[in-house]
Amino acid sequence: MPRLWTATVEGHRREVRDAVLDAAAALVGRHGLRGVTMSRVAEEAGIGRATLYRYFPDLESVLHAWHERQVASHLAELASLRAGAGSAGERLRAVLAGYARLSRASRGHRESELAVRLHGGQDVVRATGHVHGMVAELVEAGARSGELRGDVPAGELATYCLHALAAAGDLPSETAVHRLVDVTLAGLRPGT
Amino acid sequence: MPRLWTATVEGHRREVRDAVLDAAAALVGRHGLRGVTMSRVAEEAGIGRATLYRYFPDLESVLHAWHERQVASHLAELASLRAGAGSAGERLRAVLAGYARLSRASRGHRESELAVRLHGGQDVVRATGHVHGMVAELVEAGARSGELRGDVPAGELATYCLHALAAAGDLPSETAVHRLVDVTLAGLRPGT
DNA sequence: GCGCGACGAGACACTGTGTCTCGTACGCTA
DNA sequence: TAGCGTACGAGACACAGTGTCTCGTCGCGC
Repeated sequence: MPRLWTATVEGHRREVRDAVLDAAAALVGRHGLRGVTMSRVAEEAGIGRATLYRYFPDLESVLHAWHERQVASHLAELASLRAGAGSAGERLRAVLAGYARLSRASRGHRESELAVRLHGGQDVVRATGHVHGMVAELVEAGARSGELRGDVPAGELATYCLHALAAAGDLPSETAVHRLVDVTLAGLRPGT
Repeated sequence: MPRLWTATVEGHRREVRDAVLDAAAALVGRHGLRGVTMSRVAEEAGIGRATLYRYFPDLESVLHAWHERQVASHLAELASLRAGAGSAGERLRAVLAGYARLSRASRGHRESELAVRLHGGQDVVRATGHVHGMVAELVEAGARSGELRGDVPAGELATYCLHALAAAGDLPSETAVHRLVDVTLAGLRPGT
């Protein structure tokens, strides 16, 4: 049984795959979601339409794969922030600030984000669930040390954090985002 | 020039229009967004396809109109809460609690919500902008009276509130939603 | 009752989908 | 370097849904 997937061929396939994802993202940004079709993606990526179908079964899969590529890098970045030094509260602030920055940076892709969320569903939930778990752990630790409130389940507080910080996408300046992180954290402090 | 739009004919048109919107909402809920087509909407509403095109130019318009109908009733409800008695802070709590409850109640329609947001764009922004203004006013008043923090622009705080309360859609119980409102409001209180 | 206009049904051209076949070009192996 | 195998591009195909149009029918309003 001859080895078909030699390094070179596989490398080629990765290049094509990346070109497809880039093409899809570019088309969404340029023509909006309605303007993206399998035909145009193939054309933009410089491959035949039939070839595109050998890589992805439908448009949803293309957008989904693109989204996964985005999320992977974001997750890695947040994980490194979580692993930093300091108390649970300090590391939580770092992670939340990072999440807010990422939310704001990718607000241009919000349209595609929504599109993926609409149909992709499952894996998106898994990815955001990963971030949610990360935040919930830090909140739990902060509550145990008394830095944060303990009268509300950590999971609920994590949900609150992620939604509140999504507001970063609507804010005009980075200083406003900084204030948003402060306000959000204020909601986590122990009551009077 | 004969009057064509007599009361009866106009009434009929409203009935048909409502039936179309109901049909669209039902189809989205039943088959998901991908399963909704102009053909199916017409069939579900019990009218001819060509007739449907006399009411709405495309599917986007149908979903958009449905969304507007929803938002109108929500806005009215929130406005009545704002007009209630009590201090700015108390009325703010009432409005935010109402918003959270509405967010949670319509989480089943979140898919359609996203769909409308994807393409409708303009009017959705206007509607949410209306709510945003309502909240911002109350926050501003609360800041003047010293009930709420004044170190962050009221508009930013309103943005924070609306996003944070959207988390209500992900919470399992009404008591959890109540806690969410408390946490969100905690973020608005004056700093130590 | 009669007329105007809305209606349902169906035909039509068009776009995009997903599958298939064919001949070609290129990388891998001998 | 020669061949073999595989992925590729191009194009044909049936199928879905769209948006427009026509035609015959039905019913409200004068």
